[in-house]
Amino acid sequence: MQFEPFIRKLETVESLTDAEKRAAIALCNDVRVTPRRKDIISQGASPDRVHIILSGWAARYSIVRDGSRRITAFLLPGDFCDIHGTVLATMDHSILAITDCEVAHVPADLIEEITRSTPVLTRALWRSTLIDEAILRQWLVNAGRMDALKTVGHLLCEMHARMKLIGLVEDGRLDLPMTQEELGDATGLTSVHVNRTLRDLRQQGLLTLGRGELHIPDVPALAKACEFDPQYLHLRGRTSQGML
Amino acid sequence: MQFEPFIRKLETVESLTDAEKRAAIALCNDVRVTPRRKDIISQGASPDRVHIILSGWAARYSIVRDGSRRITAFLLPGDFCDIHGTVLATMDHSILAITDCEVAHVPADLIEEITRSTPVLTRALWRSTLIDEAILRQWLVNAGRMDALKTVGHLLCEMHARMKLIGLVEDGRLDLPMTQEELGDATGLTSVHVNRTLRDLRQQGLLTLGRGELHIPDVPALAKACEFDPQYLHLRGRTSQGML
DNA sequence: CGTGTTATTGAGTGCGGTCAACCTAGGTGG
DNA sequence: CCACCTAGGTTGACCGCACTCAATAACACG
Repeated sequence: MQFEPFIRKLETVESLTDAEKRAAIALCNDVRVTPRRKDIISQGASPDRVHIILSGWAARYSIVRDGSRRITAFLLPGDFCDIHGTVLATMDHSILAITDCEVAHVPADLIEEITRSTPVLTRALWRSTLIDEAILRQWLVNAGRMDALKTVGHLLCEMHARMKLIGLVEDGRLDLPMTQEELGDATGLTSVHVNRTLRDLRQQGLLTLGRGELHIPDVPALAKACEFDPQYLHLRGRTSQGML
Repeated sequence: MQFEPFIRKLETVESLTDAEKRAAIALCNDVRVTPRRKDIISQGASPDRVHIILSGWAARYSIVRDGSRRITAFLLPGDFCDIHGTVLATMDHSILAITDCEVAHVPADLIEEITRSTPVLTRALWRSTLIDEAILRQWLVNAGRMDALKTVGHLLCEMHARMKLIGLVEDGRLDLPMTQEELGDATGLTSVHVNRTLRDLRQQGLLTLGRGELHIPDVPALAKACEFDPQYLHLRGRTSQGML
């Protein structure tokens, strides 16, 4: 069902009663589809609503003057796109649909209302914002202080962990629909070097990636090779072991 | 007066009445000094209080396994260190005093209480968290898609803008007490290359940096050279011009 | 079956890293 | 007041990881 990942995501952040779950789902009256390669929201916009990904993959990105792009986050089902735009005046970056995405459009005042009436959801919002920030910090560490192999492997471990949280991993396999160019923009590498790096990881037997599917046969092995420690994801009540 | 930068910082985020200012200052009953090179709070801690920098410079950092360090943020007077630690269970990074710092230790429940009684301050907290996140995103863009000269120059423009906000810039001059090693850890470069980069910037007449003082004779010139656009700092009611 | 997009591989280059030496300022103790 | 010490800044020589440019292969989709 289309709200399943959204609820699972919220539950990884705060435990919810059935009433609270219903309140969360009630936010999603207005669901629209953004097709692949279109912006869900663009830089400079001043949205009066919040977007929640219900299905599909999206990415935050900024364009620099020479035309190159930097992806600063991947958004999965259940993720909030842009509380920024409502609390701050304007979006300082854009959000792109990597696949076709079902997106809930939630009026900002509805968010305000529900946070007043349901403190748990306020707390959930806080927590997921802070976790997003922690992920951002980790990306910064990877970009500045790790080589290409570890950076790429680390990112794939992270996607595995986050997809597992929302129930979208089966037996080490998960959808990973982005191009190598997009992986490059997310790691600060070029698509050419991402390709070589993936070849090395494949040759070491650590993973296979093709046709939009990632397979990690031995997650702890990859995690070890890439110094992946899921602590920064702040998984509630799960041992790190469980995620590896 | 020691609360001056703190209040100025809050006012750059939300406009406050005198009563609200007094409420904010009332948080700072317990002020302690953390000496240079000591952690204000360390990774793994589960603090029951929030730390606010009142004077001095601090830095968020993480250590990677090979021993190298990555600085993910600089904290100036008025900045909150660690709402993370209270909302999430534990700190996933540490905070270092770069100079001797006066730090307010605020019990977490006092924060919760004041956010309930003074919604403006809740909003101010939200906004400054989201601005911190925006700065983080910008650093990620710089690290992945800009050369050393622009990265370093951009960082110095940012520090100039943030110091100006809290009234600590005079005539293009400001204290910048960190070592080149620390600048390197913040930009993903080595101290050696930071040194060369600063030499280049100096030779181009864009800035001078020595003995803990940065001087930018022509801020718009440096901003242009480094593609610095302060939009991501979300300065309220100031033209970008005013900050350049 | 043709066309545009994405993946793959090779050859050559350059930015920033590494290693190492030396300089300078400021602090300390005799 | 000077001799010493140390942290930090400066510079040079060399190296290597990732980038660039370019050509080809493999898909995906009409």
